[in-house]
Amino acid sequence: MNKFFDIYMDLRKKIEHAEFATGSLLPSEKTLSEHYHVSRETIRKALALLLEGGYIQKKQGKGSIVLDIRRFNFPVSGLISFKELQDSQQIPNETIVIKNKLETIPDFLAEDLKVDPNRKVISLIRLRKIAGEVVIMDKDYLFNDIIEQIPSDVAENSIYAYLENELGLNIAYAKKEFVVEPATREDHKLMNLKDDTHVVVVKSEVYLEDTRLFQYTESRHRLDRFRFVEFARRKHSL
Amino acid sequence: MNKFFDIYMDLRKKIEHAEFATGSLLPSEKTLSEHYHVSRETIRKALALLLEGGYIQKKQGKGSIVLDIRRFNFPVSGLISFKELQDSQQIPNETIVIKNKLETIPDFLAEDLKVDPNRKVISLIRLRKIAGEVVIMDKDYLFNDIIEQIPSDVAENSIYAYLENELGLNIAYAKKEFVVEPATREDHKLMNLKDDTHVVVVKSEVYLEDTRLFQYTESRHRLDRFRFVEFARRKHSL
DNA sequence: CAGTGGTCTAGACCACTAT
DNA sequence: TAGTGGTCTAGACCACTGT
Repeated sequence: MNKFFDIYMDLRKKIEHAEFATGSLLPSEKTLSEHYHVSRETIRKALALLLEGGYIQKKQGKGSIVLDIRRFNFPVSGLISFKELQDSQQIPNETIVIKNKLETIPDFLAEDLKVDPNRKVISLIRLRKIAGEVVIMDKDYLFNDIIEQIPSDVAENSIYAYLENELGLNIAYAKKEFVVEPATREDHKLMNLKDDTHVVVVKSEVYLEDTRLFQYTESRHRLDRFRFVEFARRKHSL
Repeated sequence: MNKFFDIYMDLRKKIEHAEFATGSLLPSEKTLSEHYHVSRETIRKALALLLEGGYIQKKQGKGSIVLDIRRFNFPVSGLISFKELQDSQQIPNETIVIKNKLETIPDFLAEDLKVDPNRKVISLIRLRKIAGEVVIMDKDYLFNDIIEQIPSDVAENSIYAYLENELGLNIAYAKKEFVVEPATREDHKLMNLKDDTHVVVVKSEVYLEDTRLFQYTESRHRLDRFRFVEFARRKHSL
């Protein structure tokens, strides 16, 4: 659809397939604009995506240097669901739905999120098995006035795909907070925690395109299986 | 210098000072371009920065909605140093330099980073005190063929400011990895770990604008004081 | 329908890097 | 000095939102 996105995908593919060698320079923006028969600004939009993703580094007066993509293996940042993440990395996984019912939002949560304490939520608890072991417990709260229900086969797979493709809801952005908390009795009961005293908790508030908050999630990870990787750029001048 | 950056800063200030109310719409891009006497594309670059920072949400056909910035208190992501972070949040802090000497790169690190095992590095160990307690230990390795030495007063303050302002080196990007590891004897000796069995470790590979790797850092955090917040956008279509 | 943001263009000038 | 990326413009057309 978009020219710049297609060009981004094409260049990315060529970098991943080593058609453009690590450390070498990409063709100049002028050359690329002639090759793809588009204006230079359109090329620059494609390059901006490569830059953001850690595929290239630009230098004024010099060119666009191809980075070693293997070095940035699994940049697992951004807003992506468990199902999408596992699928993209081709890791065998299984989801067990422990709970899926309608209830009033818990008091602590209504207070934290500053929403009406009488609002109804769909409360989900799902265990994530990787290589046969339960290493993640996800506790989701979805506002019932936005999402009527989650069919159980959806809960076992991708909720995000269901919301986006079936309900036409567009997920836009999230605030994510990473902390370490003492393991609860529930953590010990549902996960194989061994002697661990703590779990890593990723708390997410997820919003739709129209800025409505529709989901709060606590993803509770066993310490030794938690890993988060991100590619970050330095923002000069604030 | 840049028009779009100045406009970004101006709009951001107005959002932070509630001159544009949360939930309301920003003036249209056309209106803004007339107000600032610039082209629409320049306005769009400014808005792209606001979008990335979680200040607004755009909607085609509608406008740019101002988000509740208080809800995204401390988006502590990106590539920022301890000193910059603490200063920006006005938290009283103190750095104690435990080690600052030239040595050959440790074997495990040369292997991980795939660099010559004979290269020399400046090896730093610094303790970070917050509210009187040592809660973070930073272990830095800076390549000596890029950085000759780190004066001790610099190690106590901002290394990044020294590199950028004194040495003229431009820090560009980093790969950051978050994991939880068992606490070492050294962790227990240097930090107030109490009964903790683990620490959160943030491993960073930091690169310059010319794509040279110049720093590897392990930032070791006490579990109960670790917190990482990020604002993430959903990237539709891969 | 008018107004909004999303994409794209062709051209200009500037700042930086090489040689 | 020639070639690169960085910024900016004025205009065009499209897709989407509201009334």
